Amino acid sequence: MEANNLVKTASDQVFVDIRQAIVEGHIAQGSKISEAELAKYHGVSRATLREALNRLESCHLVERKANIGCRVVALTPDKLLEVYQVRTALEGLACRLAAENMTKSEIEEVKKLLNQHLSTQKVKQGESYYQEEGDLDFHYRIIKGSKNSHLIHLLCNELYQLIRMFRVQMGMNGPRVSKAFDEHLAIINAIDAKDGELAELLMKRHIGASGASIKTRFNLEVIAQ
Amino acid sequence: MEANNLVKTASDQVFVDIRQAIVEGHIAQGSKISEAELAKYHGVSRATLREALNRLESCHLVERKANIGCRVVALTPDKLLEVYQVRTALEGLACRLAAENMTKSEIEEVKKLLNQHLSTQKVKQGESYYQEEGDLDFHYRIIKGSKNSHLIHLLCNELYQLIRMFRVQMGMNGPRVSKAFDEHLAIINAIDAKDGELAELLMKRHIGASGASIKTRFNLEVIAQ
DNA sequence: TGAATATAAATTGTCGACACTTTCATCAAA
DNA sequence: TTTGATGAAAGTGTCGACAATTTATATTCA
Repeated sequence: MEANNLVKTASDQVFVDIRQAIVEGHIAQGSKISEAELAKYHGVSRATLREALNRLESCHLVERKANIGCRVVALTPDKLLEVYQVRTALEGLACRLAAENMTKSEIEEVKKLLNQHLSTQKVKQGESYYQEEGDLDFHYRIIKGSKNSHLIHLLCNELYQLIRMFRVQMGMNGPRVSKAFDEHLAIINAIDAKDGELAELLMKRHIGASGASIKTRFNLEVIAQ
Repeated sequence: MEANNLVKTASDQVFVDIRQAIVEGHIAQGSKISEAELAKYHGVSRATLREALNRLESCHLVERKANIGCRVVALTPDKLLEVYQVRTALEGLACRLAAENMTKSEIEEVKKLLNQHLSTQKVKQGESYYQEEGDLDFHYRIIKGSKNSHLIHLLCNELYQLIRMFRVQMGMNGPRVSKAFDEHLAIINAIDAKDGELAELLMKRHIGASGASIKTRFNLEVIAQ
């Protein structure tokens, strides 16, 4: 799904590894990161590790303060709302641009993909892995279909890992999946019809719905504790 | 206007200095950055300079490639369009949120500010410095009025220096200033009326107009060369 | 001449050590 | 006990040197 194959340097590898550890919760939210400790664990020097930490800061997965140190971001309800507001605006834009700039063949590919996901979903029902991958794949293609490289970089490289972190650590899956498929279909149809305004509206609703879904779950868990 | 006073470390200072040099064009667009050379010039080690380069990459002012090096971003017409599309979406969102979240006193402050800018403009007519500063001040206050810290960080820390770079290096000033004042007034009035939808629309138009203004100038210059 | 190859120079990536700041523990005084 | 000062410990910031890669130059062969 994602081209991690462009890992050319040691700090690249460490960056990818720590990013995964944070997204999947193996390094706890809000926990402090010790440079010496992590460097030793990954078998690199502190300079290399700091390079990786800088990139993690660029994707908003950690926060640094001078002379104080580095902490994994904390996923509060407020933060969730903030990130989803930004994501909605940016992916809405991406979707509108996709309606202007996606080629026929690119659109057809997405349609095929949706059908594949549908059949896969029927077979593998209950396994959220495929659903999650399929959803991300769909969104990535729309985003890249915008042909706006700045927007693509912002969403794919700087924001989506944070969104994945929310989804993974809050156990987002299940109930919305079938609805999401229909929404995806409506979006790609709007794009196919070159109706950017509608495509933007549908994407914003789609993201708003999934955001609200996570938020509900989050609030319930907060109350339960 | 901006709180640069939080420069605590050597790399902070180098970051601020190089950022200014890039924004103001003292380091040419698209030019390659030699780590050794720049480190020597600023009187720091390469490690410190690389720290600064990482942050410059976070604000999209330079682009790095592994084992190749670092280049100052090139301001092409395509890039301009891309950045302004993103800016429009994000500041539109900020403006809508500001209509929901700005306090009465914050709104009053902005109104006072606009009047100050107006009188200053009359006195110092022709000097674009005050106009530029005033415009930035207005936008910063609306952005911060959104109370969305993620959005604020994205716009103020990661995008605005790039926008300043466009404006400074393309000599953006003059003709739109008086219009901009009226537009600013309409926006803050919409916010005051808690009309987020209108505020968002007006802000999007306002940015779109200034973007188009720069773009026209850019195209003319390109043709002239 | 021109393309391919090999060697040298320059540049970036990485490392270990030291300097400075923050934090924590200890202790003295009110 | 609480507060504030003092010093040790831990952690981050910075440095210079070495390793690995890329780029430039020189050379050889078709």
